[in-house]
Parts: sequence; C-alpha cells; structure tokens
Amino acid sequence: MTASRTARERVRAELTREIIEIARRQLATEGAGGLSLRAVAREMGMVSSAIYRYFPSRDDLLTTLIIDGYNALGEAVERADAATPEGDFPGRWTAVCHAVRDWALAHPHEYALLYGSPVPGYQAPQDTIGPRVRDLVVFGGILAAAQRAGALGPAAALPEAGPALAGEAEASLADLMPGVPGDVLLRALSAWTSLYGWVSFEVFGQFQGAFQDNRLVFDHSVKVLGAMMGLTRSG
Amino acid sequence: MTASRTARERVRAELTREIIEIARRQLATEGAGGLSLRAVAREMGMVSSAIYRYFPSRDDLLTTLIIDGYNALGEAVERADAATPEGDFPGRWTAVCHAVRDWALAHPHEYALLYGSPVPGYQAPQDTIGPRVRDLVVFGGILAAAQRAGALGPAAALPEAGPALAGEAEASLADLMPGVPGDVLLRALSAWTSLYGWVSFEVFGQFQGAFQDNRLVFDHSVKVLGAMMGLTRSG
DNA sequence: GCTCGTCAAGAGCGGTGCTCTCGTTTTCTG
DNA sequence: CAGAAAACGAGAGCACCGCTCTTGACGAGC
Repeated sequence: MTASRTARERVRAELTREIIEIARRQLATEGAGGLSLRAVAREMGMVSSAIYRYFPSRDDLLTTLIIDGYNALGEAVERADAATPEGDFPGRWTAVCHAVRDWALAHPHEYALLYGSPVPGYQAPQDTIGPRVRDLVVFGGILAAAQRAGALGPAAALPEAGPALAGEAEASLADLMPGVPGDVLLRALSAWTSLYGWVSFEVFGQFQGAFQDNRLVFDHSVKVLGAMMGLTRSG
Repeated sequence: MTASRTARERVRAELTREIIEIARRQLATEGAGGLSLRAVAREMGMVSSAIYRYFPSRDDLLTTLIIDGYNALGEAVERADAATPEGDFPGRWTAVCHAVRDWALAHPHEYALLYGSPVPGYQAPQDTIGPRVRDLVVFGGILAAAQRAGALGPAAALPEAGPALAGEAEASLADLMPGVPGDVLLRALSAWTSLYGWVSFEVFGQFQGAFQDNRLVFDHSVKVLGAMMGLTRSG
C-alpha cells in the first residue's frame, strides 16, 4: 500500500497490525474487559512496556478495535444492501437486518464492544462517530430511495406467520401468554425487542442527544407498537 | 423480620446487607467490571480477606446484585401495571414500557448489568431465571388478559404523530433520510430499535434457546417491521 | 470452664495498566 | 561519512486487583 519510506516504518506498521489482530483474538476469548496489553505483549514475545510505543494506552487500542468493528459491520451491511435489487425496498430492509444479525452472531464480542455496556472509564473519541453510523446511513438511504420511488406508504397489512412459525411461537410462549394466537405473539416479540432496543440505545449512549425530548419520542413509539400488536381497550 | 437467634447471626446479616449496598454504589461509579471486593472492604474498614467470609467470590456478589436488579425492575414494572385500569390494555402496555425506561435511566449501571454485555467469565446460575422474567410475566399477563377480554385484534391503524413530534423527527433525521415524512421516520425508529434489541437479546444470551430456529422467527419479525414502516416494492 | 466454630488480620501469589530509565539501533542531518 | 536525534526493546518498579492460606482472638454451646 504505502511506499513505506523507511524499514523502520514498515516494521512499525506490521507490528501495529499484529497487535490489533492479537487484541481482536483476545477480545473473542476474554471479552472486552479482559483485553490485556500484557497478554498481547506476551503473545508477541515482547515486553509489556514495548506495547506503549505503539498504543499510548489501552483505551487507544480499544478505540481502534471499536472503529474497526463499526467499519466491519458497516461494510457487511453495505454489501448486503448492494446485493439486493434496487427497487426491492422490503428486500433491502430484510437484507440489512440479516446482515446485522449475521455479523453480530459471527463476532459477538465485537458486537458487545459496539452495542453492549459501555466500557467503564472509557470515553469514545470523535473519530468513532463516522464509522458508527455507516449502518444507519444505509438504512436511511433505503428509506429515502423508497420515498422518492413512491414506495413508502402508510403501514401495510402486517404479514401473517405461517402455521409452523405460529406454532413454534405458541409452543415457546404458551405458558407466559396462554391463549394468545401465535401471530400476535410474534408481533409482541417485535414490540418487546423494540422496547429493550430503545432503552439500551438510550442508556448506553447511542442516541447522544438525537432528540430534544427522548421521552416524548419514546412514548409515541410505544403507542405505535401497541397498535401494531393490536391492543385495544375493553369496556 | 427473622427473630435473629444469635447476636452473631444478626451482625452477619447486617454486614451482608452493608456489603451489597456498598457494592451497588460502587457499581454506579465504577461500572460492572470495576466492582472490587477490596474497595468494598476498604470502605467498610475491613481487611479484604474478611469479605470472603460473606461472599465466597466476586461472582457470588455479582449474582446477588443481578438478582436484586431483576427484582427491582420487575417490581417497578408490576407497580406500573397495577396502577393502570385493568381493561385499559394499551395504557398498561405503555405504563410497562415507561416503567422499564424510567428504571433503566435511574439505574443505568444496574441495567447494563442485566441487559448489557455479559460479564466475561461470569456464568449466571439458575437462581437468576426466576427474577429475570418478572417483567416478561407482566407483559404476558397483559396480552393474555387482552385476549380473554376480546381486546386483542389484528394490528390497528398506527397512531399518527403530532406535528411537533413529526417535526422533531424530521429535524433530527433529515440529513440521514431526506424527504421522508416525520411520521414514517418515527415508525422507522421503532423498527431500528427492534432490530438491535433482537440482536442484543440473542447475542447477549437473553433468549437461551427460546426458539428452535431463531433465524426463522427473526426473519418474520423483520418482515413485520418492514410492513409496519410501509415499505413496498417499486417497479 | 473448655472446646469448637467463626471471624478479622496479614502475608503472599500471580495478574493488571502504566511510568521511568537505560542502552541500543536506526534515521536524519551537517 | 560522522555525529546528533529520534525511535525502540528491555527491565525495574508502582499501585492496584482477585484470591488463598495461615494465624491468633473471640464468642456460643456443651
């Protein structure tokens, strides 16, 4: 890539890359909190203090891993979206969702680093806000394109679950919500995950003042989800 | 409460309570990973090794905090539900959602302990599965009651956002999704949080084999959300 | 009154992030 | 090409961590 002016710079870039690689591997086995510069140094046959020539602190290494993570997730999402026909907006949305899930399941610890509990004492620097929204940008692009194409209308009739799926939902949740048909159970599941997804975003700082009054927006979302489930009053 | 047979047992119960209290306070300032038995001991004027007479390991103290957390959240949800008229099912759902959000915002570190990244190396024992589903039990009760009362129909027309709310949504997300009306943006936000809520549940082990084929259920949820947003194909 | 279990204290083990110094090696400059 | 300057690895050291083991004091029950 770079013409690597001096030999020193070349070996420096190589070692930096190796540190990141080992750190990511260690992240996968020990978790975000268990990331240890000493262990990285040990695995490289270095002495611990030498690592600090490459990353001034553990947090800087963490920042690099976070940025790499957001970029990897973003790329996966972008690839999934690009592989779907442009006018198939429901398909593009579905593809994006599966891309997120597949990536997260393949890299659970990196996902935890991005969307789990914030690392105590760690403050994400400004460099992360670009890569952080790559998935959102894709999502926004789909919606905006659908709007331009006139393919974004009022809420459509929600698709019904097949009998197999409805049966599995009933089998899993029958003791918790007896008598509720599987179709409703599946919509309820979406509402439930939306609730905790919102709360996690807000508590873990993913919103960062996106709205003036989070509570108001949340309240409306909740009511939308209630209607989606089909809840009505009874006399 | 207990007749506290011996003085020794009484002081032991008191000290145990004090340890938990200090640990919870420490959780709020240092985060879940920064929970330190030594620091707890220091704050109590004890020597570190003495703590192990009360909690055999750091993980046991953590388990206690987790169970207490689930119970606190569960109680808050139960209270919110009980305070709403029985037949007002949309209101009960809304109350539950706000209870979850309010509790989480008031106790962010405890929420992180429950729904954030799993603590590395920590395996939750069986004792946690009871308190863990208290909120879900409430939610299930609402749905089941609505079903019995005949108040659980097909998805209702989604409520429209007022102009103020729609305007705020447009202001916040206009650069990301230009041209999309605020009403759709708000529904899209629910879909987005539902996606990440699902993935977080699955990655962080909250599902624990609830379904035979997570991917199938997920795929259906995603399509429901797509329809809720109003996405359709364009020629 | 004596035994036995409970307890706090202390030392110690191996681990962590991070700092500082020291001698070497590489690069840049005169 | 020689010398100054920068970069580097190694090592010692600081304060902290979870956890274990031993020791000596204390109180409850026989």
